[in-house]
Amino acid sequence: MRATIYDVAREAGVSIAAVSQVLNGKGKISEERRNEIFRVMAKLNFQPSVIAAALTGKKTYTLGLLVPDISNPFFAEIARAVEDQVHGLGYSLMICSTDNKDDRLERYLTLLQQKSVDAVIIGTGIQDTQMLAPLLSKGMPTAMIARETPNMDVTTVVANDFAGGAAAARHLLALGHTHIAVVAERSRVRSSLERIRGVRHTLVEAGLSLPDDLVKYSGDALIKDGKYKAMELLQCEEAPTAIFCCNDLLAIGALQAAKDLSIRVPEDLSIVGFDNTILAAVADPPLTTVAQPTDVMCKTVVELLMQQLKHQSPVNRRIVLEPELVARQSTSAPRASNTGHQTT
Amino acid sequence: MRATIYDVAREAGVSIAAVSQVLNGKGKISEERRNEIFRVMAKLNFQPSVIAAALTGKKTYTLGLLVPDISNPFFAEIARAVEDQVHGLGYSLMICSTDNKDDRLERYLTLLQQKSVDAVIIGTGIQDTQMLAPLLSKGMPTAMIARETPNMDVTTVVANDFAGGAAAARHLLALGHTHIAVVAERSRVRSSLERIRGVRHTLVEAGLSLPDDLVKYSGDALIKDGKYKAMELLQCEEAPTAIFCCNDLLAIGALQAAKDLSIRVPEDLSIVGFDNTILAAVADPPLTTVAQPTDVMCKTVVELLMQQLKHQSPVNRRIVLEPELVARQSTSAPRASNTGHQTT
DNA sequence: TTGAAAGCGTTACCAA
DNA sequence: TTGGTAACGCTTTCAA
Repeated sequence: MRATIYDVAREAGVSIAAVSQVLNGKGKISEERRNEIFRVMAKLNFQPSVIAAALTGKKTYTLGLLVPDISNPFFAEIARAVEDQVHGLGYSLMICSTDNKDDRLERYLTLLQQKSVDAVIIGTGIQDTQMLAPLLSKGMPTAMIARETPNMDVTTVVANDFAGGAAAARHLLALGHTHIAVVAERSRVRSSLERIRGVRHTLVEAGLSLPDDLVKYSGDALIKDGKYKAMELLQCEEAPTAIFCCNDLLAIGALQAAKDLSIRVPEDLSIVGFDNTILAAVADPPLTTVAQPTDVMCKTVVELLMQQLKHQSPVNRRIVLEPELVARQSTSAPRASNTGHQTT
Repeated sequence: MRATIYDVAREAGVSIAAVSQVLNGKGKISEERRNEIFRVMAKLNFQPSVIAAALTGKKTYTLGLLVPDISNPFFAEIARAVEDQVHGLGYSLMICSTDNKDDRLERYLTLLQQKSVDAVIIGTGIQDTQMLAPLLSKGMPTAMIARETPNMDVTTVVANDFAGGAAAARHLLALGHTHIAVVAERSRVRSSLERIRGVRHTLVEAGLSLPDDLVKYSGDALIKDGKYKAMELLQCEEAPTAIFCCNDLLAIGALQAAKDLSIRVPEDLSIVGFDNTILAAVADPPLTTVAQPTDVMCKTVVELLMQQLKHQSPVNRRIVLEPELVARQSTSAPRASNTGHQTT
């Protein structure tokens, strides 16, 4: 069994209160007593129980981090950034993959509450506005990152998805594309919707349009679905000369679709991704994509959350950071009068 | 404040013992009382505190998962597989990135103990054999995955790294390569060492050799260092015609090095990775790599650990699964009498 | 400067 | 069947 403060107290011939004080650097304990207690703690390999401390009102030093899928490099990178941000403060992360499913989200949310995490960082979309109510009403410090829920009064740090989509569209427009399609995540993912809105807005401003049948929504298997949806797009009568994908995984799928159909990228088809994950840099050809300032975003949520933990009062700020287009080699000017690549 | 069993008991006009029993489905409670209690729990939105329960000897339903870096797709994929494996059982994962640093490992190990996790899964190398002693001696169920520590009596599930390295070497040999080099992780990473041993063994068996100066060890920035080390290799007098990289990230770096030096892959240089992460499939050209059976591995550790949790006694089995070479397009026969590609 | 004792939210044992 | 109550390991008054 693990040693407790009782063991330490007995061994050191003092009361448990003394041990507790030494542990927390509080109260006044004489030098010698303090040293003696430290000695015994080391000797017994005493590890104070965070559990027991938490029960008395102290923190658990554990944060919940909810993402759609930790194996998606974008979220893995976010997780790492958040981890690095809080590790020095003694916090650990409980990472939960929701698959964008409300039931999984709910399950994890109650689990995290029952496990008394100090705060929750949510990087996954939320459909049901009421989902967070239980958390918030109990005063759980909560913040959203990279995703947001409208009409929810909760601290939020996001990239400007609309602007990101618009930047992608402008890039494509500048290259001369006029026939642009979109592959998005399931239509419930708001950030995807915002990105599409950005694209559409920009196209309309340029006198073009983005008809609904040129927007395809994928399921959960991002790469595979991205490929499948891109195929649909590329095999129709009036195939687009450029596809904007709402994340890098989908873009990778589109890349594969093009390869399978012997459509050259970027000569015959331009593809733009989103997130600027490592995949974008590694893909063939390297993917033009929209980068979110993930490091700043992570740093910011953690700061906001820590404030909230300290002041006990919700901060509820909404911070929007600007994304940036990273041009690589998956985009170029369309070939002259290129109306499509039917591959019967 | 959150509702407690006291609140529920008072509201339902029963004792806390009754509430506790209902909560755990134990003891004998009359139907009506039980239903009434359930009603009150729902009404109060009562969430039992795992913390408090843990203090009385029950489990925390939390597992620690230690990996070198959660943003490395290989480990992110492992994390996801483990998560899926345990989620149904009510467990959450505390994920910790060690960067292969012993001090970070140690820090996290004591943190996890203090937070009373039920078990620890270690997917990161351990240099100091004594590092796990405190854990093990306190009876913490522990298992290693994808990494191992020799002379440590602890449950282990690994891929046969030696065989993996050998498979890579045989593949290269079969293609006709005779001048093969290696880029490895820092020399402290045992699995890397085993893979190299496999390569060397196979080369020697074929009448060739793997001189030490053809084995380069990277630092922590895997891709960048992989690139840098590959450059060193490629720019020397007798550049190799093939490079085996101890993981996909390093291989990606090697790919970049080749690109920078205008060396064509696979025509002028073959590259083999390890892990078969998503990066390998996405790279340009797609990477020939050695796949570990990660899903089976994860499933197995979890089963072993759950046994250990149930029977209270360490299982300490060592399970070795066979890896498999996945041939893609980063390897081919060397060009005839190709002795090197000086790029002075 | 030190110690005794009252919680914190559960569980589990023992009476009733 | 039920309820009272002593743990569990720690923090935090409050006295001494």
